[in-house]
Amino acid sequence: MVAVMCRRHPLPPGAAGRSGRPGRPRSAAADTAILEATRAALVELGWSKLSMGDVATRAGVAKTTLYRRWAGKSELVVDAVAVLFDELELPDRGSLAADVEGVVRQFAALLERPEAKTALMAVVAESTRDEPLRERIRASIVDRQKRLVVEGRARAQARGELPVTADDRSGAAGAADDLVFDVIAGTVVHRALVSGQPVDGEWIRRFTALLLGGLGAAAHG
Amino acid sequence: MVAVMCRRHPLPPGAAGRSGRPGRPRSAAADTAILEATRAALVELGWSKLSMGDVATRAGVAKTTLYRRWAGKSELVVDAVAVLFDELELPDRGSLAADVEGVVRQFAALLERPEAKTALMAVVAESTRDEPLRERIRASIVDRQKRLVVEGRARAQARGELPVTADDRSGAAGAADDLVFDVIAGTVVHRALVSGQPVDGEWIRRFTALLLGGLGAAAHG
DNA sequence: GCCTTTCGCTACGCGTCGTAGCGTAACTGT
DNA sequence: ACAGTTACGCTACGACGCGTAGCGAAAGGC
Repeated sequence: MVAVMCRRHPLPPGAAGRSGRPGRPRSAAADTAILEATRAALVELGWSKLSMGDVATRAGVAKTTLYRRWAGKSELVVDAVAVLFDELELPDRGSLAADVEGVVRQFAALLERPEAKTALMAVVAESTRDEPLRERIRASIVDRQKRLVVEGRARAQARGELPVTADDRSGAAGAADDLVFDVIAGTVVHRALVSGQPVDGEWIRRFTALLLGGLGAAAHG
Repeated sequence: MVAVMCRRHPLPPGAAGRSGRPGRPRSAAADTAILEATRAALVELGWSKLSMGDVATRAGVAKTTLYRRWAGKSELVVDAVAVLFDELELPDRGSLAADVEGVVRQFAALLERPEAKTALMAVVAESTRDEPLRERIRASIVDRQKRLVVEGRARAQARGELPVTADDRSGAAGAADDLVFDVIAGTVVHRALVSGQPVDGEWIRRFTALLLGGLGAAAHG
């Protein structure tokens, strides 16, 4: 909730959620109602037919209140769906292969939810011409999930499944983690939303085998 | 050009480009002018601010003519950018690694063009709620590029870099090719448009090494 | 009680959408 | 040459979403 406040529209950057400010405080209830209404509207209407006025009506809020907090549709939707991606987790399943398969399965399930897939692709499309929006997406959605890769690698190294390289010790393993992250997220998104084919157990096993084979080969050579 | 005709809006499906039809034929010049105007508008305005009326004006065509041929913005843009993706090719560079690096480099260069990236993401987002549109995208853009994977694999097998499996001989290698296609296309798109980081030589080498390591491990195990 | 900020509400100008109607142009068959 | 058919340019239209302005009322700090 605190993190959400600093993503708002005007609100002089210095004094955000502080309660020492004079005047009527912003309604936190309206916040949650608006974001929930946005997700509901995304499910029913999708991105293109979603309108700010409709969201305001669903949330029981005036349209002007929406524009006081968010600059536009893109910013609103980013905040509305960001919480969905934070639900991803990495339970320890005993092996790197099982961990990867588990997180891929979760991500695929998330991408089956209509509000997640229509919103994700739409805001990314919008961000190709809007650098601040791209930064917002990365900060609120994408980069937060890199924790899964970092933790998965650390576990695999602790198990002895992956070697500890000089980069790891010097803290410069970011490039390798970024690559793995792009491979996993990109491949699953492309399979589910572009190719439009099912991300089922059979495919997940094949993909995981390919990825782990690559990581293993990189470790040896 | 013939393939383009069958992607049009009304035009009784049976009698498409045939010249034996009575009445005034559709202007082919208008076709190319409209598609070129669409690409120009995408460069200047991006997807969200592109309007049908603007495209019509740029093309020197009445707005009604646009709607006589395309059902909406999405269908028009798919046709307008499809030709860009057909420019991808796979020159023989002597090794599988060099071939992969070459095609990744080309794809990354294509994704730097504003009309390509804004259009691709936007129509995919739209297609999450429009199954016919998704089919159109696959037929006009995505599936056409799988030829690059098929040809790359065939060359690698001819060089002895990859083994010829039973699936290849029975013609059932589609699943493996589909996986490699999703990995390459998805990863590059995610790197360029979501992570927003450069697809430079260093990254391409790392990614290619990972992928080829995975393919090699799958061959041995 | 005074000040400040937010809230709901109404109303507005603007632009885009997608379609209808009309007269005209282009091409095919007899 | 003539009728039949189809595409074209043009205009006009109702509907809708956008983003903002202005107002009085509500809710907090000092």
